[in-house]
Amino acid sequence: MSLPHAILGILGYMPMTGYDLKTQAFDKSIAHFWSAVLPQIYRELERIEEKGWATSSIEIQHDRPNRRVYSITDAGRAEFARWLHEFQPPPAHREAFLIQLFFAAQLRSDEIVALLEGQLAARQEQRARFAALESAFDGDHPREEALARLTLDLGERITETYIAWLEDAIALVKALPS
Amino acid sequence: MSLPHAILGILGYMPMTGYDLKTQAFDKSIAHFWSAVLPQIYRELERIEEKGWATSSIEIQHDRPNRRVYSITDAGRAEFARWLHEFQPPPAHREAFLIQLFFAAQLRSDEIVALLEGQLAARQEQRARFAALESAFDGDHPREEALARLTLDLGERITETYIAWLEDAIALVKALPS
DNA sequence: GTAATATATAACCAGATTTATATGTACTCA
DNA sequence: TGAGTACATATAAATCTGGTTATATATTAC
Repeated sequence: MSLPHAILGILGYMPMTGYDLKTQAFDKSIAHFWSAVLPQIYRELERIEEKGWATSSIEIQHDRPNRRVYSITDAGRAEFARWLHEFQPPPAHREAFLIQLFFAAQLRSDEIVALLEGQLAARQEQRARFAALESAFDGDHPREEALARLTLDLGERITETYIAWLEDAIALVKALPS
Repeated sequence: MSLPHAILGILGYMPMTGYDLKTQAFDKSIAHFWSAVLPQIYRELERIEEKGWATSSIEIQHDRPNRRVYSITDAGRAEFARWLHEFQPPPAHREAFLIQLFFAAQLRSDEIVALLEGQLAARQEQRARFAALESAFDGDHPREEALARLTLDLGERITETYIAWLEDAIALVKALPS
């Protein structure tokens, strides 16, 4: 329900191919709150075109395969503007590791600690990835930049919350009577 | 991939019907980290039985419709124990509201603030729901209880993180030049 | 010659959600 | 008394969304 609008949001800035959307937009700026794989993006672009929210044209290239470039239409802009005001309910939290933890009483404490440490390592990597993104701001569009920074900031805060919780959880489980 | 294991985890404590799983387990203790709707649970129970991880039998009732009660098998316990040690990668963060915020530069600041306030209200309700759950601990199984509390605690911390971030974001957007 | 990069798409599968349907009891409101 | 509604219980069908795998072509780099 939101992927088409993420795509419209990007096309609002400039026309793009599916490949560009994936490599330049999804994998770079917005991966931390919405990800999509290539076939998904291409399929969605077809649907967007069917609905008249974008048009596409082939751009001939001689050094590389031809590209199909999508441009947003007025109808697409209108749809996006409408959607921008719609309330989006917070997504359900669904995390397999928490099922494990919830039912981990049958494990020895050191096994539970191992689970927690695996998660801690993953979250620390995530923190490092956020730190690497930090630098990529151009400074030319302060309003856009402030909002982009906000979404990044949330991702970082959540990651820190996980790390602190995992550290506390490890200490707690170590102190648990078996 | 995890729903069957959540079900096995519950059946490990006692035999249950699909309806019980939904109303007693999913909607109560574990809704804050894994949710499922009724048809999904019934379908999954069929698959679990096909794989030999549980058996079912009809329990005749006279005041209400008959119930199909599922019991975990040794193979089911073995599968669950095996799965308990498997690393579960953190799920991708996918939140429609963050797409809105990221692309909200075209909105007036007061419109952005309205979006943020909608999310704030939703997260405050979530906090209230967590507070209501707090009390439901029996105290008979300290190990199980400690782990259940841990999962609840994470949910609460994440909710607080959102609330603090939303409050900061509102202040920031209000101060933004248009 | 092999790998990597750029580009596009088809086919399929898995998981989650919505909607509908069925049946029996109990309760409520007019 | 009868009509509607809620609760307990189970399942089917359809749909949507996301993800995996494979395939195809062209160029450049190693």
